[in-house]
Amino acid sequence: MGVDVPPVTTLSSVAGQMERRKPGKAAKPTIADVAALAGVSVSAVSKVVNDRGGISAPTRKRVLDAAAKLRWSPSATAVALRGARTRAIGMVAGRSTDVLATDPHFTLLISGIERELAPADFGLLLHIVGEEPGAEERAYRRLAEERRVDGVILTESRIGDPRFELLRQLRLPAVLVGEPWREDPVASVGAEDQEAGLRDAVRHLLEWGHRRIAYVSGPEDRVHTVYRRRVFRSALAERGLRPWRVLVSDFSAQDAVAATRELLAADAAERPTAILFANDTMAVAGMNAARRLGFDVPGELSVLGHDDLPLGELVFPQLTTVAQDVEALGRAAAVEMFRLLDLPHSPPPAIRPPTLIPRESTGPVADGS
Amino acid sequence: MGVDVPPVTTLSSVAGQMERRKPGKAAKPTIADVAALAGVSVSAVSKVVNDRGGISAPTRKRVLDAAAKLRWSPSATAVALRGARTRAIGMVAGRSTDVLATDPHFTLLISGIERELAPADFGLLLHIVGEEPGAEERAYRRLAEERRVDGVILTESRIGDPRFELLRQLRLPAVLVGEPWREDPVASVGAEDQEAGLRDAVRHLLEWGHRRIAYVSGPEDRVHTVYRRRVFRSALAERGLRPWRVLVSDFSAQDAVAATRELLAADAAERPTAILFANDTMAVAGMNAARRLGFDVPGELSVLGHDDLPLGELVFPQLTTVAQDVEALGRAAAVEMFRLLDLPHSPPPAIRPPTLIPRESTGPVADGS
DNA sequence: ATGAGTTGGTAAAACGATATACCTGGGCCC
DNA sequence: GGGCCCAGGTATATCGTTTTACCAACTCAT
Repeated sequence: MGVDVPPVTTLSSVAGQMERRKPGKAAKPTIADVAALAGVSVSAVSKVVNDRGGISAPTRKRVLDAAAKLRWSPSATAVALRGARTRAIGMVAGRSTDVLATDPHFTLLISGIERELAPADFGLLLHIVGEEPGAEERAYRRLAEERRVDGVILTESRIGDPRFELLRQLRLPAVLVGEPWREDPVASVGAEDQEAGLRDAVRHLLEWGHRRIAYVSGPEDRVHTVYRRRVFRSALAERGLRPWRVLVSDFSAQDAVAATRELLAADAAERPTAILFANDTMAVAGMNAARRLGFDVPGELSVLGHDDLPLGELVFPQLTTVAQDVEALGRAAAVEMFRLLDLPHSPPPAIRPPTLIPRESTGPVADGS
Repeated sequence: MGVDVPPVTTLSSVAGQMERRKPGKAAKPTIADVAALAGVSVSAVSKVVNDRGGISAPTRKRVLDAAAKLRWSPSATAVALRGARTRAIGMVAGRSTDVLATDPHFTLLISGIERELAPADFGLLLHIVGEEPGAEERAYRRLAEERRVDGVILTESRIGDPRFELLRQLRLPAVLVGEPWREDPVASVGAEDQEAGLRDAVRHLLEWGHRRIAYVSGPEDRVHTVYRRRVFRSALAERGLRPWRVLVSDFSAQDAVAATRELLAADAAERPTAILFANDTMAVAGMNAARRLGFDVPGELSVLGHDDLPLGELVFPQLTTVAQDVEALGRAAAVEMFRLLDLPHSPPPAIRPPTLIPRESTGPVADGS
């Protein structure tokens, strides 16, 4: 209804004209059908659609018209088989459904990647595997052995990440979103000044008089966990301070609640006056845990998140957080992949550095503290 | 590091043995390489990997060993070209990035779909297109014309949805997640008793004495908007009541805030004592809007969401909501797709009906009201 | 008139699998 | 021993493109 397509008979009548198909079995048009309709050879059609020149303008037009009339596009599988190029990029998410559901990071990234992929007529082949060990490796292996994709985009690099070596052996071009660990041999994309957001966040707290600042970090094996802890430390060191406490979490809301309870269980003089969480979901969970314990936010405790999820604006009080330009990261990763594949590509997008978004969950330190 | 793969020389030395390739250009193994290594014909290998019988046990083992040694799997593109089956399912998300970021519905669905797809060695080709008119149609068209997928899974059916007719013309098998509009010709999956959740939600409010219940629904063109409004009405009618007010939204947080403000601007006697929102994100936004206006939740206003996002447990007060079994829906859609494609498939999973999850944002109606 | 270069095209060989049709040697029955 | 069947293969056409090599016809300089 309302979709502008000519009646189906157009297609089948033309196909019938060619009397190549068994009657009744209306098949999709092929390059040969187009060539026949345009009155030229198959290779002439191929030259036209691939802009390879050597075809006169009138012939070219005839071919294009015929293709449009039959609604023909080159079959992706045939092209892939012939050219060793699949026109598809793979992505494997090795995370539990739960984390995926709370954290739209992944979705935003995909959305950015697609922005670049779609105009180039590339597809994104997604695999969500659980966290079982080996599942991720199997997924990459299959992608490579079956030659389903031209390359893969990775996220969440870990320390000593085995994926890079695996992909090198599989000869699958790879682009990492985020910082690789030291000299890990992988192409990667990230903002110019990765550290800006967290550094500003710490300064923001310091300006408000906080001196006992705790950090609830992500899992130890994540590269960004280590980097961010380092930034946290050095930003405090600028004023001659040290982290009050640093706790490790698995990114889950439960861990955030547990960490918050532990931090707030101390005597008033030992209690942190501010907590930075590794992501917004944890920050919100922690903030509510604190309030349930009777602490006012931000009156008695300032809370800071990371990632600027929409969620942060919806809660009360609104969450102070660090915004990352996730969509641009996705686009940059796709562009970098095209570069690796020697394909034409747009200039890499500018990626905004992580930026502090001050909202309501942070405030001046309480008088007595 | 730590990944268990033999050194790369294994592969290239075997390839070299066959002296088929240009030196230096280490190519991926093909079925011919496997056949040569096993000392059989190409077709024998094909018969083994496709379980077509007629091959003795010892030969079969030799072939399997050779394939494992070369780390060979049939090339997906070659199989697709030959067999007209792509082993990939498509999915097109025609939503703004914003909505996608707040609402993990889509992610959960994908995760469920993948659970079925992965064991069958099918891939999921994802396209996120914006909301520009025509973008979605172009995406489906490309998927079909380039023969990239065997079928597509759809969500969010609209009234008079043009996609079904389009896909029929494109001859692309389709499965809809959710209810089709009336007699729309499309296979679909949904829970047995779709209406249970919302009906229970209304009863829950009625039991607590609420009589002025408002509903902030989704966009008018969504099928479930219409169905749910109908359920809302009929659940109230059971007690001889009528909806106090019904507002339409575009699913955005802004709309939720605006609707809440409008509903609460009325005189005390005209104000709703409870608001049902079409999804959790809106419910949270609305709840906080109410609190900023000075209304206690649930003391002066009960708030109900829909979908049971993890978010609902994180906010304060925790959100009463209706849980949907989204992952099972995804799995069911994949199974149904396999059925359409005449492929072996697991039995369709049981889909839990939508269920009321009572939490803190609903309570007894205030005395004065 | 001859040869070289250009233009606009054609024919046919890949690409990597699968499926069909055909072969071969042995066992079995009469 | 001839005919037949069957297990266990093999050879080859096919899927829909792209690309290489080639060719015919025409223009132009010699």
